[in-house]
Amino acid sequence: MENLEHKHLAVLDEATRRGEQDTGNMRLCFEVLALAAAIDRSCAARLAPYRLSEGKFVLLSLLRDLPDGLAPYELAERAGVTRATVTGLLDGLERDGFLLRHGDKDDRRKISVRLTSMGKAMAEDLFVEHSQWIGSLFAGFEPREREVFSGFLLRAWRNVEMPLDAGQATGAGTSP
Amino acid sequence: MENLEHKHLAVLDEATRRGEQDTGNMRLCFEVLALAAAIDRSCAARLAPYRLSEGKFVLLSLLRDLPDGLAPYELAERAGVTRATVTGLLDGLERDGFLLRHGDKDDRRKISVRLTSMGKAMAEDLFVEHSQWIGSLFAGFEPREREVFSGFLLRAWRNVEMPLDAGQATGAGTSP
DNA sequence: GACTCATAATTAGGTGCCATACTATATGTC
DNA sequence: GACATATAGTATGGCACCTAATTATGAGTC
Repeated sequence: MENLEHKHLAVLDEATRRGEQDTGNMRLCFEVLALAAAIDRSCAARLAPYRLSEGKFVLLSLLRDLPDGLAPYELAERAGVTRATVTGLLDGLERDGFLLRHGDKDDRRKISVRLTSMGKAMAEDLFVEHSQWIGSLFAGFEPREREVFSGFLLRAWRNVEMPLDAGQATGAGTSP
Repeated sequence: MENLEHKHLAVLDEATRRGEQDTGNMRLCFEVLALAAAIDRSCAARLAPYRLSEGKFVLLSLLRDLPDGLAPYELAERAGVTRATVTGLLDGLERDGFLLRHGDKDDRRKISVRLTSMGKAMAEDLFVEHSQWIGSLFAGFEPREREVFSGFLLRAWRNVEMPLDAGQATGAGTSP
């Protein structure tokens, strides 16, 4: 019960109270969400002292080892966010001295984002540290267990991304 | 590779490129995060037509079957968010006609939040539909598989919430 | 060169979360 | 009654995401 979020407990309690079937499935779903939320909170706590969010960290990672930098639209594509979001993140990273925007010599619409020395050092140190931390979250799993776990995640992911037709456990087969 | 987010792919590629051990653990972590993100997006898509977010839906769920309503601080506790957050969510829900704020007859600091008829109908319909949808995400899992899956999630959750001391795969044992 | 269409980056406004501070009120003590 | 402390709800500002619109520029056609 410890690895559930308050809000999910409330929903789960209510489903249980009304004699809902399949609270086991709901609970499993909430456990996945609770784990992801816990990872996000821990990640934020680890990055906060460096004045970084996960989104900013991703941009720093993308810019490492690229002396010519990247354009904001390329950063947006690789990070999977909109160009508007990248503009905001770059504002903060530039303000804090991690990178600079440079005009493109051929195309005045374009800019090239490059890390500063401080940005490079930060990106390097944090990449190593962050990677190790991420890896540590799943320490203690045997290769076979990881394989089974990953298979479960993929199956669930497919249920989310590609819900089946009427043969599924939903009522009216509603879609987004 | 399909059930990973762009940003995680970038980090994973980089870790692979530099001959990192344990990319299997990182990948597993990113798969959990990708599944949670997919669930969140699908949830948002399902609630959007009703002008609801997940946070608002949780408040509606909490207020169901409570003719006397709840105070905002109680909603905050049960939903696991701050009172400031609840104020904002209630603003939107009141604006859209789902609920009303009522002054407390004894304590002028307090208000009691109660659903309107429309809010009650919405909460009832959505609760059933949403519960079924959540349950459907883990359809097809045998009880034994769910048990194993849940065990994996709990183990990983413990790694996040209660990291071990030096015997862990992290470098300098940094803490938040 | 004028015009149309496309692209790059930014701006504006919205949302949901947060922390902090503020205002109003309640409670307890003297 | 004055005062100190605590509580309830809100206001303010920040952040990271979004969509849509705007501005500036580039490319292609005539």
